[in-house]
Parts: sequence; structure tokens; C-alpha cells
Amino acid sequence: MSREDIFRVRMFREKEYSRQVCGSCRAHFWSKPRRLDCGDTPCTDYYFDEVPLKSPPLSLSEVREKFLKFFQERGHEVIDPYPVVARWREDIYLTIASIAVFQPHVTKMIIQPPANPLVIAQPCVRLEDLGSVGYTLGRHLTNFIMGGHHAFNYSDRYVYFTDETTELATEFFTKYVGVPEDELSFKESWWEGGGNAGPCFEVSVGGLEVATLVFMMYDVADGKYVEMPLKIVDTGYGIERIAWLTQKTPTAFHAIYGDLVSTYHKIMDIEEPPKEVLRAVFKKAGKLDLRDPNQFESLKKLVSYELRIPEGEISKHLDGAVLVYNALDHVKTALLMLSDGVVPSNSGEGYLARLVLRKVFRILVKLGVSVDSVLKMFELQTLAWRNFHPRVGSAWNYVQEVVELEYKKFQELVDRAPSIVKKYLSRGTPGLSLEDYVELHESHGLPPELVAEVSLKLGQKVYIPREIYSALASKRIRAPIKKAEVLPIPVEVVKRVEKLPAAEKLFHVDSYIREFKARVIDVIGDYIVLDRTAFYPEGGGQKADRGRIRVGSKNYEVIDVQKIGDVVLHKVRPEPQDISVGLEVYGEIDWNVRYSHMRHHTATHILLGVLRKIYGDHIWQAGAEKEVAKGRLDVTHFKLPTAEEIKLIEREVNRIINEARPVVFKVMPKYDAERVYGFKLYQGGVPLEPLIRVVEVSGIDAEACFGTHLRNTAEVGGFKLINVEKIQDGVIRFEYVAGPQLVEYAHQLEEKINSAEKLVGGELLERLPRFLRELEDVRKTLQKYREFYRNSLVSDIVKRREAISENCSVSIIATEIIDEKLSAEVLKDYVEENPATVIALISIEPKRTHIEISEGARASSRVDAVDLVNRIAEIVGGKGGGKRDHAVLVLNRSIQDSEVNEVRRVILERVRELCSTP
RNA sequence: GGGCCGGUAGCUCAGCCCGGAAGAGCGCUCGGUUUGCACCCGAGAGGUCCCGGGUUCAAAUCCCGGCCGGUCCA
Repeated sequence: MSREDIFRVRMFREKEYSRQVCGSCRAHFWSKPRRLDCGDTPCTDYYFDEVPLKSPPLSLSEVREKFLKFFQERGHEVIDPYPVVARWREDIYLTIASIAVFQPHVTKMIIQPPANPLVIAQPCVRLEDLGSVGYTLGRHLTNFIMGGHHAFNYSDRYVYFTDETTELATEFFTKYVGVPEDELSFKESWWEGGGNAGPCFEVSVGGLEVATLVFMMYDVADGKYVEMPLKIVDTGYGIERIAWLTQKTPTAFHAIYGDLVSTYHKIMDIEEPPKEVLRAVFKKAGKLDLRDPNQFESLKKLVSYELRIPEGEISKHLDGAVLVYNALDHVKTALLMLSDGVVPSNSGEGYLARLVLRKVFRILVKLGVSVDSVLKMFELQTLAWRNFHPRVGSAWNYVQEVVELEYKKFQELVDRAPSIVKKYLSRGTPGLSLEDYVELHESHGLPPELVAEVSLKLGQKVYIPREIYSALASKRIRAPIKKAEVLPIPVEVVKRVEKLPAAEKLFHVDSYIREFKARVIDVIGDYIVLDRTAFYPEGGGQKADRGRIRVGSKNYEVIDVQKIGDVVLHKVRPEPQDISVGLEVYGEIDWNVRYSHMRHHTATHILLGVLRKIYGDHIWQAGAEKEVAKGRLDVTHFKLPTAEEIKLIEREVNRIINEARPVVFKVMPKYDAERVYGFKLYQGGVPLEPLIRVVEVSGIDAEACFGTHLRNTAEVGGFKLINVEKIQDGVIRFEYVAGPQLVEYAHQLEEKINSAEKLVGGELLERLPRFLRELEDVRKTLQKYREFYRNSLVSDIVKRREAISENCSVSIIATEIIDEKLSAEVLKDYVEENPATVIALISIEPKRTHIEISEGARASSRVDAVDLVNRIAEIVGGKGGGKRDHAVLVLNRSIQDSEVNEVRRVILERVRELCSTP
């Protein structure tokens, strides 16, 4: 089928739609009546307010309900929405479309979709339009609900494709939204993204695009299109836009947020624009690209002319309204992200949350909105959306705390701004260079507008260079995709193993199996592959088992265990000889190692459950490792636990241990597990398998987990945190010991205290204060001696003083202590009071000589200290240098009296030479 | 995950480019002034120049590695 043919769907033939060319964008489109344009902006103005609908105005919630119901009645199963944070994906942070829910596992045919066909109303977050929100009256939003009905057509199971999709869309819009069919237009287009591509229809009504119907059918590789075995119907209905269409409000924000629009205007102390201004804007907005500041300005001119209202007034109305629309949109986006458990930070998805928050905070701080009012803005939306987005309601405590924290953090940044900007203003060239602006933004977080504003307040007007935005944008290069983890196994081994059958995982059958019999499947160098094994391969943060494999009479030590796919490799020592495939072997794992791993692993699950219980659902595992000696768990959280909280955590974990709760595992279909446990199931990543192994610690935690666990929490034995630290913004690390390791840990502590006490010779708490007092005494005594030494130096300087002329006198003294710090101080003080003095201090220690020359201002104008030092070096050797009034020469030997005299002679000679003339 | 900026007295920072004697303001202590306080005047205490290594006669300063904080981007 050619690309053009695919657009000739059944409905167009049967209902006599005609293929037409848009007079404006030249694109092909289909509609029943003849039209001049394709019916989408910017080829037409918005006129959907004039389209007679058979439906009453619909709220967001009503549109969603109708949408789901329509498709459910036509054989689609309703799927619950996924989080807006795409934790199941490696390549994106946020759910940007309904299809993202099924990528890559379903689209790559790794597992079957949860239903087929299906329908979903998926909340999505897209931040690429962050800068244009508001200006376009709601055409661009950072969060929206994408209604998607999807059909996955396999080669052996056809569901439906282009014909049915267009018919369903038409029926939905005409019957459920009440759009007259003559008003529908289907524009032919091409969609591409995420390595896939296909033709699509853009469905518009009265200038508003309300749905995109994509027929995903190609893989894109090196610019070539390869037909996919799976053909996917990927549709996106704009639930917000449909609500806007039916409500015919001047902006989408009025349709989405209702009364909140007015409330936000009040909180932000911004006057609401008169209805006729908004209506006039609406009528002009379609053909303009209002993201472009120039076009936004021309819009103001047009409206001003039409309504005969001064442009300044229009400008004031619109600029204010845009700020309100931004706030409405960003607060909701932040709310969605935070209630899905994102912790704001400076990297990863946490940064995206902070980005959104800061964007709106920038507006609010400038308007002088108080923290309380900011929290009110979040609370109002929480109340407005808690039924619509269930997670939003339950996260309010967390949201409140984190928003307050972030707002304060941002205010601190703004408070710091003047001192930072001042630094840049006062260095080098006047004003600010392009580089200054870039650095101020990227290193200090100060956007150009804020810099200009702050600078003006500091009394210096600066101009923002036009190139700044492109300079900032050009740095936004895509970072390379995460590099794959390197397995500690040679490539040729991996290749060979791929063809081998899966090993039966005895450690999953029963994690208490210590001994087993198995058959050899392959031997590759020092790796032995078995048909079944109780050896746990490294994975899921649990280290590999150790143990022995016996073949006949020969024993091999297992030093590492890895898995590739479902094949388990046992690295053994010594390198196996003469082991043939098919031979029966006997394996025995090192139970002490394994049991420690199990204790720490189960303890980790309990800890995570306890942390979620104490702090909330924003606690996500960010990394974990279970060793013999200790366990480690990194979680997302916004502040370091206090000493009290740490104790509480320990008590809670130990309580669960004491209650001897059962730990059970069950294998469940992926979608069932998600329904029962939710997304918090996936703490260590999302397994791309149809069946999920769920480990459940009764009443506190359930996770998809590959590791080995205890049967009962009592076996953990005991739990103690040994270290809690913040490893990066938004991530807290917990380290802990369980069971007998607790005793080991206590032993180590005792050992430390004992050796410390041995050193101090007694009870630490008794001795230490005394030592500190003694140290202080010694310090004071030393001070006295140094004072004494200082005085003796000064009196020496005075005693040895030889007047050369009225400009110069010289003091040359020798001592037996090198105290660089003190002598430098003394010399400096002296020459400052006696500017006509040259002092040479010769400090001689057994293996070192230090000659320091210091000069007052008057003396140094005649005699260069560096020159003196060089002359001395010619006689006694050594290296040195310095400045005109202060120089140092160091020898790594002591010098004789005769040499001292020589030095003296050289100095005097030179000073006489230079100072005797007036 | 990557880039950039920073870490010096209790606090805010200068000094670093171009190596050569550890600085300022605020705060603190004491004294003067004052009925008292504030102001003012005078004196003083207070330093692991983030840590480690290197180069050098000499490192806060230059080079390398690390830690911590900030920030931007993916």
C-alpha cells in the first residue's frame, strides 16, 4: 500500500468525503463539504465558538467519562492511567503520551498488552512548551490528559486499523460531543517519534485540533523505514481541548480551571481582563503564533485597534493574564509530578520538578506573593483535582512540605542575586558580557531578566544582549544515551551462552536450598554452566553466592556467579579440566554468606516499607546493595532524617522483625500485580517480563524482586542503622547491619574504643577533657615562649643595628631556631615602623639554613632584597627569591661562622654602595 | 548522566589571572565616652586558606585526584 492509499479509508469512500488541498498550507485533507483551508490553525482563525454543537458544555471530568464510556461500549477495555513519571522507561523521565505507557515492552512485542483493543485517559506532562504556556490561550499546556484508544495488530491477530479508527473518531465527535459531521476535517500528516513512524490524521473542529490518529507501522533505522510486524493504532484525543470546544470559553484555562482562574487572579493581585478583550484576543489568536514575542505584540495592537482601547491597557491585561495562566498550569504540573513521588533535586526527574516549580516561583516572587499564598494556590488545586487524579489528594502533606522548602530555597537564591551580580559588574570591563550572562544563568541560576533587574537596583543599567537566548539554547545538546552496564564477563562467553537453555533456579524454588545435584551443560574457560542451580547470581543489588562444586572426586571453589539471560555462569577455581557436558555434579553454597545476604535483603525491604510509612510515597529506592557485612539502601527524600527520626526508623524495623511476620513470594501476571500493588512494586526497575515475582513482607512492603529472602522477618534477628547520609540533592543513603553482623559491628566499635582508651591510658570520657585542658595549657606556654623569642629578636635587631646613611641602617642577626611564621611577623612589624631598615635574619639549624631579608619602604627603594639574596646565594649556594622588600634563601645544610661573616660582608657592602649617595 | 561556578576568621566576602609576609566589613571580647542603651573612639581575640598528592627554594595562588555545596542541561 502506498502512503497515499492508506489515507483513503472506508468512511471517506462511503460517505463521500473529498480529498482537498488547503489553500494556505497546501496539505491534503478530507472533509464532506468543500473548504478553502484545512480547518486547523494557523490556516484559519478559531471559530469553534460558532460551531453549533448538539452537546451542552462539558467539564473536563465529563469529557473524560464520555470518552472512556464511548470506547468501552465499543469493545475497548478501560485501562487505569499510569503515573506521569515514566519509571518503567530508561529513555524518558515523563509520560508524554498514552502510547508511552506501552513502550517499549508491548510495542517491541516483549509482552502482550493488558487488553486489546484498549482505551486509556492518561495524564501527560510535556515540558518542551514550558516557555510558551499562557501566550497561546491554552493551546500549549505542560500537562494534559491524552485520551487514547489503542489497537495492536499482530500478524496472527488483527483487531482494527485505519477504517475503524476514523469511523470511531467520527462517531465519537458527532454523537458524543455533538459536532456536525460537516465541521470535521481530517488532515493527512506524518508522525514520527521514538524510533517509530507512520501516517496520521489530524482531526480539527473550527480551527481547533482535537485529536491525532496515528497508524504506527514503521521502524525508523538510519533514515530507512522498515515495516513493523506489529501495526499499532495510536490515537491522542485532547481531553482539555474537547472541554474547551464544548464550553467555548475564551481560553482553555477557563474551561479547565473554572473558578480557579478568578481566584488565582485575586491571590496574585492581578486584575482580570474584561470578557470582550479576551473574546477579541480569541478571535485573532488562531492565525498567529503567539509563542513568538513579536506576534504577541502585534496581537495587542490588533485588539487595541478593534476595541479602541489604548494598547498600554491591553498590554497590561494580557501580560497579567499570561502570568496567571502560567501559574495555573505549572502548579498543576508540579502537583502531578510531586504526587507521583518525584523529589525535587538537581538531577534526573527531580530537576524537572524543580524546573517547573522555579518557573512559577520566579513569577510569584516577583509579584511578592507570600509563602502562605503559594501554599494556598497548591492547596486549592489539590482540592480541585483530588477526585480527578486520586494520587493528588493523598500526597498533600508531602506536597505542602516540599513546596515550602523549595520556595524558601528559591527565595534564598534571589536574595543571593545582588551580591553575585555585583561581583560580575565590578570585574574587568564595565557592564556585563555575553559570557557573564551565560555564566550567571548556568552556574548561579540567575536568568538574564533577573540579572538586569537586580543590576538596575544596584544602580547600573545593563542591556541584555540579543544573542543570549541562542547562546543559552545552543548549549542544550542532547547527552549521549546511558551506556549499557558492563558485565564482568568476556564477550565471546556471552555469545556462546546465548544459545544455551535456561537454568532451573533452585534459589527461587526455595531460598533455603543449600545443596543440589545438577548436570553440566557447558564449560567455557573457568565458567561452568549447569542445568539447575542453587547458586544466586549477582543481581537486584544482592551479591553473588560463594561455595563449592564437586565433580567426581574433584572440588572446585565457586568464586563468582553471574547470569546472562536465564543462563547462570559459575566461575570456579581452579580452572576445570576434563569436565564433559552431561556429567552430574554436586553443588553446595556457602550458607553463611548466603544467609547474611538474605538477612540484609529482607531487612532492606522492611526498611523501605518503614520509610514509606513514616515519610510518604515519595520514598523510592534509588539504589541498593546487600553484602555479607552490611546492607545499603539509597532512597529519594528531601532532607536528612533527624536523630529522633533515625531512632524511630530503627524501632519500627525492629518491631516488624519481632512481630515475626511472614515473607511470601508469588509469581503474578504483570498487569495483575500492578493492579494489586501499584507502581511502588517497581523499586529496583521494571522487569520486562509477562510474569512478575512479587516478594511481600506482610503488611509493610511488596516489591518485584529477583533476590532470595527469609521466610519470616524474625530471622533478620535485629537491625541497626550504622550510617545515614545525603549522597546527593534529593537522595538519602542508609547503611545498616542485621542479625549476627550486629554483633560484629558492636565488636568493631568496642575495638575502636578500646584502642583509643589504650592510647589515652584510661577511660576516654575522663581522660579526653583533661588532655584538652593540657593541650590548651601547652598552647599558652608555647605562646609565652614565642613572645619571649619575639622580644629577644627585636632587641637583637636594635642591638645589631648599623647605620649606613640617613636612608639606611642594617641589622644582621643570627639565631638557632627556624620559626618562619614568627620571624616573618617580627621582621615585618619592625620594618613598618622603621622604613629605613634592612634586616637580615640568618636562622641556622643542623640541617637547614633559612636567610630572610626584610626591608622598610625607604630602604627597599634603594636596595632590592632579591638582589641581595642572589648575591648571598653566589657565596653559600642555595636557592631563593622573593619581592623587592622581602626575600628568602633556603639551604638544606647548616652554615659555619665564617660563612655567616661572608654573608654579613656582602650585605653591608651592597647596602653601603646603594645607600651612601643621598 | 554531563557541563559550569564555588569552598579563605563566627557570618558576608577580597586576595588566586601573574606563586614570595593571611586581609576587609559585620559580629564577638575588653577599654574609653555615656545616668543607661545605641552611636562613636581605641585595643584585642579569632585561620587545617575543604582534603590528599604533585611542581617549586617558596603554594591560599599553578597542575592532578577526591570530598562537599550551588546551578544549568539531558
